[in-house]
Amino acid sequence: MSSSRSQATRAAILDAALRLLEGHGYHAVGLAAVGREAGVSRQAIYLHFGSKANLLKALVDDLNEKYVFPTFERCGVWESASGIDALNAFVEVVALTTPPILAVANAVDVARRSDPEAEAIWQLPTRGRYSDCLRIARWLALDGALAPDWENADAARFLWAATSIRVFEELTSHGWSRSRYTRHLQRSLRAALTTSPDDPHGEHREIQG
Amino acid sequence: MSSSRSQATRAAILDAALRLLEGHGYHAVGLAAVGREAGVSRQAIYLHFGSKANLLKALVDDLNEKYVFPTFERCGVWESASGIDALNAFVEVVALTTPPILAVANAVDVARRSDPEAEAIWQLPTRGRYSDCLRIARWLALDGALAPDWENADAARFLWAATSIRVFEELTSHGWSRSRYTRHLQRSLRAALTTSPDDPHGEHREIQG
DNA sequence: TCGGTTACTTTACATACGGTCAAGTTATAC
DNA sequence: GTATAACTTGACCGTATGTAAAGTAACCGA
Repeated sequence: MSSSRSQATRAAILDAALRLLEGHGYHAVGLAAVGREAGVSRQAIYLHFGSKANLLKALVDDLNEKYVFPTFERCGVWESASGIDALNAFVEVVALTTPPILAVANAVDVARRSDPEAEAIWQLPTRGRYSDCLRIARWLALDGALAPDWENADAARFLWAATSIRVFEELTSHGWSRSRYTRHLQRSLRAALTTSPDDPHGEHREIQG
Repeated sequence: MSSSRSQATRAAILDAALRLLEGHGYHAVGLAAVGREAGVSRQAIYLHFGSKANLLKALVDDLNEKYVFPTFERCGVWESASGIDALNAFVEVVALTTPPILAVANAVDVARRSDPEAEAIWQLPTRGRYSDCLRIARWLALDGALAPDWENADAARFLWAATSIRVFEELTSHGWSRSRYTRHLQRSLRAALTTSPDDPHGEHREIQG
């Protein structure tokens, strides 16, 4: 068990790194700057995290526990009454959780292009989200709501790409509010994936399996 | 007018840079490596391009003239018989032009997160593609084919995000062939944006306006 | 064929980065 | 009060972009 001093330093470093990453890109933020911002020496970062990639990993884990997992639970995606409801709830989760993790996710995404360690950090949440998408696609198929020309895996992949961090960023960084993102993406995904496209709020239908 | 020797060196550098970028990310490819691969000194690169960002810009221009512009012309997007046809042709263009430019586009996308010069390189083709999308959205509206809950600008932005390089990469790097990308994206965009979603090949309708 | 320009090489240097090491200092816990 | 954990300081390595200066080789026109 580490001391409270150690924990405070660790938190200060994570805070500083997050703040700097939100203002500049991954490669524009050096560990010297992180240390300065945190009021800590550069070496303290290595003592705590070992490497820049590892600091990034710690940030990801931190944000996941703070924002992503709780929101996912709170929105009750898997407690939905139908596949379409689950789809809507899933888009809602993406819209709620993406903003706070956006800077760090972008940092990992940039770093992974030239760093295998960062690629590994990227894969875990990415595969997790695909599993969620596949589960929703199967749910839609089970409901008989999946449009006929979709294989489960293809529908899942499409949903996965549409709910990616990058699409969110591209839409919301050009004037779209979070609610506009949610509304349009929910409706468009219903139109693309299901057989009941012109159904504004997604009529509830019973699960029959 | 520069000599043929100069042009050959320039081409060798561009070739080498493209080859290396296709294998490793932007920050993993140094100019020393590019020079080695091209059979020229590192300084020759600076004499020709001035900086790494400028080399990237030259690569972008090169690929645009070689692949993007000709394909756009050849597919005759703006000679389509209807907005829906134009939409289909546009997706076709994206599917055809993205693969050869993907590595360089990703390099620019990575670099722009920490380099204003790269951001400027990114903006030009990006804004151009948005203009295309807006034109298609207006065409759909003029045809009366745009689904009622879409503003022109919102539909354009949505189409723009859906046809981004990133979405293409995420879909095709997980087993989707180019034709599968084209087919699913055309159909999904018709379903999301237009009032005639279950129309497999996009029935031609006359332009009235 | 000569002379000058252009294209390129070589070497060196400046600054910054991630990462490592060793020695010193401060806080904390027992 | 002392031992130990936490952190600082300063030095060092290799590599990156970018700059500068001097040297060399090819080409081209008179």
